[in-house]
Amino acid sequence: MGRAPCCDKANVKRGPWSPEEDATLKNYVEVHGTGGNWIALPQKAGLKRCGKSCRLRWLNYLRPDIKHGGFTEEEDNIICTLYSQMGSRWSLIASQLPGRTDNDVKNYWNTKLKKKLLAGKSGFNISKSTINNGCVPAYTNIPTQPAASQPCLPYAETYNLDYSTSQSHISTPFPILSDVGCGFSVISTQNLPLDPVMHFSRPDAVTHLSQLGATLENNHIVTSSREGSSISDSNYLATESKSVSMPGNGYHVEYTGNILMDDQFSYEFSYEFVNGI
DNA sequence: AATCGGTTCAACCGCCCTCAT
DNA sequence: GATGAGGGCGGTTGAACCGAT
Repeated sequence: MGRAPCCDKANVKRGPWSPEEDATLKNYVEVHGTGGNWIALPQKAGLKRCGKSCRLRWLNYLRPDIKHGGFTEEEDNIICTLYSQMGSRWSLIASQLPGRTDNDVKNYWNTKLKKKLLAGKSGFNISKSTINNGCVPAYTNIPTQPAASQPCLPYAETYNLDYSTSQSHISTPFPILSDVGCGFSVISTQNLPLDPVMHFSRPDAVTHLSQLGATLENNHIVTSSREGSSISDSNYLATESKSVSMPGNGYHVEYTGNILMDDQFSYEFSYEFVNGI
């Protein structure tokens, strides 16, 4: 046997909370706490609400440390940085923003921030101040979508990213993956940091260069098969392409690494990887 | 003043993982 | 080990709001 049913769904009130209900819940939690059991709380507090509804109301609205009102530019930067790293993990993103809830962040992203970023990308220019905040890299040369006549080919958009101002860690450079749609490549034009931990939209899949068969030598990302690679151009130390199967994740990474003499590197990932298929 | 379309955001839904039974 | 509720989370909905006409 499991536990008892959480609530009688036929006899609970739904919809917007009244000021009286808010006051009842707030007073009860401030005096008694949640007791670690939201399902039992409404009956104890004298509310005709489902425990889950009480929990949501408390966490998203009634908590004393909730910050109401507009988001600051700094918060914008944090949100877009973290979204670029891990996608729609709203609770994790919200945990980095004191006083903000996952619901707040999610709503803000969906209604304002996404449009703001898309508007910025469409112009191919990000303001200097934004770049200096280390959040959104400077996107240039964004190509158009591939021709309809070649839909079966993996497609890589190219973003030239400028880390020359404030990037001290490589954890922020990636574009908003849900907006990219299918594949991307990244080209860095400065010395790479010593801690090449890379974050993608699926951080559970690839979090370190070693998982792509790459290591760091003298501030250069070097692939494990460097010695066997061909030198295709005087600027290139090595060029290679390889496929990596990610155990347990059921998808496949197409990876191309270029190690350049002037501290540039690039990766290309297939549509399947970027979209987590 | 009325209407309409777009936007916002609180609340709900449904899924997944954990854990008590 | 199996079952099923509790808790947490991301996605979606819809009422309220707002501005344009």
